Amino acid sequence: MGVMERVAAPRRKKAARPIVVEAAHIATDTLLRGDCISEMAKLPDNCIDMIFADPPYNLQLGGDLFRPEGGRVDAVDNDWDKFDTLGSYDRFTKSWLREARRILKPNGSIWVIGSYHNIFRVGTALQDEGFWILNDIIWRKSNPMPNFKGTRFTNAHETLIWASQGEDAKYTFNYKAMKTLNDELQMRSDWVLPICGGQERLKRNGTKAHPTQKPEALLYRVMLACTKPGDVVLDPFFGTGTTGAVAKRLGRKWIGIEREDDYIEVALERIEAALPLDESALTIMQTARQQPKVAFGTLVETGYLTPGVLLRDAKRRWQAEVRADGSLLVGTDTGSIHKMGATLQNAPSCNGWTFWHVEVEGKLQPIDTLRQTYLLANEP
Amino acid sequence: MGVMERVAAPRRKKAARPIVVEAAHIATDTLLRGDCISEMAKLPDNCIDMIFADPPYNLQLGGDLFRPEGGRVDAVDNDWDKFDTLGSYDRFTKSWLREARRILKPNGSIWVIGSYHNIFRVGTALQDEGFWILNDIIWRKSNPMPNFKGTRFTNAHETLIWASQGEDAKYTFNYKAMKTLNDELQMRSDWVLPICGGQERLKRNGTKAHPTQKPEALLYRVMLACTKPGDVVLDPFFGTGTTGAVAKRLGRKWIGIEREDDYIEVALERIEAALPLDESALTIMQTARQQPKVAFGTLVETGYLTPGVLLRDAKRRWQAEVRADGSLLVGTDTGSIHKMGATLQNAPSCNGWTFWHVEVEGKLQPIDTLRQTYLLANEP
DNA sequence: TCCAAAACTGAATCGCGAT
DNA sequence: CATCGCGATTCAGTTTTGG
Repeated sequence: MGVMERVAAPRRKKAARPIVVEAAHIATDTLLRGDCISEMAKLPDNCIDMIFADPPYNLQLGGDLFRPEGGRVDAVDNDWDKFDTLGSYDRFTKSWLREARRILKPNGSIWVIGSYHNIFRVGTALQDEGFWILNDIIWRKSNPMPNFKGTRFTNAHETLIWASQGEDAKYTFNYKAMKTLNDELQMRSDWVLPICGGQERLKRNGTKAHPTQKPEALLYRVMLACTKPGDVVLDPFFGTGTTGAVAKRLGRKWIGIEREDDYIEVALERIEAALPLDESALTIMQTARQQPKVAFGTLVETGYLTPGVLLRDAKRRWQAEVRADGSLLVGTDTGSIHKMGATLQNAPSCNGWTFWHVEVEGKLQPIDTLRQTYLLANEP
Repeated sequence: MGVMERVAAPRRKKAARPIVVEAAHIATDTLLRGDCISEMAKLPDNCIDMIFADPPYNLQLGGDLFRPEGGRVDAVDNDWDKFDTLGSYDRFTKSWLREARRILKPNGSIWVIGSYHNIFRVGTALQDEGFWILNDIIWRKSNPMPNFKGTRFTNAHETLIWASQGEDAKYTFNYKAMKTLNDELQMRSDWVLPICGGQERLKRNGTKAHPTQKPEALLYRVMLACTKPGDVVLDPFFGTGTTGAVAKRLGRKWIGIEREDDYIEVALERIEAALPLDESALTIMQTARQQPKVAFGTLVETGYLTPGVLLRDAKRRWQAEVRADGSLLVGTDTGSIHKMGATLQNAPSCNGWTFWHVEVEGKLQPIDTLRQTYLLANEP
């Protein structure tokens, strides 16, 4: 099998799934003790909304099962050892990604974090398995460990990959919440966050409980961006349970998989102590897309606008008359608020809600404010 | 052939090389016209000190993309960026990397730049061919193009991989120069630099000469870090010759390979005109752009403020609840700290950092002090 | 000539639901 | 599955235009 076949891995097409996917009932807010691949294998198809994975880079932690049977070569030969290592790591990665893909809902998404040691293997495997990369995100550490020897650049970041089930798959992205979190600017692909230390860093007998504990702030942003309250989040490499703790805090359900008893003990204790936020604090800014739609005609029907009223653009270059059916009349031409705005500007499209204005006490006000007023008055 | 064989590509062992490598005499400061693989094939073994490569990214763009105000994005739609499958892109990548590895000196190093579309394929291929990754470097763009549709995170960075010939290979790294360039702090793996625009951006007949011209500041830092004066730098995807121009300015020799006549013409003219750097240009290249400020949401994510906490103004006239996304809730109205402060005071604008306070031991403290605390704890 | 406002630009995998 | 209509969506910076 060559490169072509490798890339031709079975790809999940939207149409190949049932239109209505009934989520199987699964136990949530629970930790599964065992190997991530065999534990994922026990879960039904399409039951997870988001996966967050922090896989090991070191094959001693996860790869023994994947070493070729009897293929042990001369240990003196470094090249063969490397060959063994990269190949094993790739097979390990593909195996757990394949299970992850099966249990992830069609509109779910996956996050994987890694460093330059493994992230290129992971990214390639994600693409080969049919996942569709949406962004790569750089976690820029504000206080990284210096490079003591001075032989390279200070390794001051880690990379996360965010991917959907496929090119045409939908996915959850709370755009407005991210924009709000970033002082009203679009959230970028580089995130500046401190490493996990101080009180947050879990200790056991005075030493770090886990070598690569991730900061809760990182999971907080991931989960706030890509899940809704009540969603099920799976972490197949649970470690000390940062994913579980943040999920509980943010009102998401969680499933963790971990096989080291020491980590499990610390994780359960930690999550037990985590305090969930109350509902009003969990509410996030919604995009206009997520709000109920109001047709322009509704404003006319309900008397917010009277047929015959004149609308104007912001610069008073054009005017249009509102008709009883919610269409606009410009000269002899008629159409929707959007179509007429586009036609007049000779543009491919136009948002009529912000283009057209109505005169109130001598001042022009976009008709979108009328819609907001209507929504406020008519929403539960 | 599976993953195992794929990884077993012929690899060059250090011991298989002569201890003393006599550099073959090659023509430098020259542009080779043609395909990068066949032109590299004409060069002798072990003749290049550093390779900088900016290969096609294999973007897979859909139809036209329009900006909110109506303009059309001038996308990369060149034939040189089109590949049929991931498999054919991988084969192309491995082919040019194999030649690159052959002509690179044992103690040379290679840089490759890419985005999430291709960089994981490139990184995997580098490792499979036997290169040893030293760092991945993040070019954080200070002025990236926004995500116009609000569907993902703003794609605000590109990734560079820096690799040596192997785990035990030596390589050039001018540690002190990098530290000096970075105000006596170790140079980190994330570099903030603006994209190439303004006067630097080369034009032909009023339009950009190349769709993906790289900024000279990026090459300046790469070359200053990893080459010595007189070293030979090869760029197999020369484009409009940024690598050549910077090499000339820094007293390095250069070889470029390019097959498009239009680019060649522009590149030669540009390099001809390139002068040794003057002080002002040096300052621009060395000065890191101002880091982004701390967003209010970051304080929420990192636990400096908990969602649900109440903020008050200095005179306790109003109060607001902090929500999970860093927005404030006052009555039924929501918005950023600045917007809500302005709304309540009926003012055109408001500095939320000084307007809002949090109660600590019975006393009100402006939230700006929390920001100061955060900065003190997390500055690099 | 100068200043302010408007227009333009950058490696982009950029909507969604009804018919 | 393609087509169509509704209507949501942008940041930092440079260059051009207009007064």
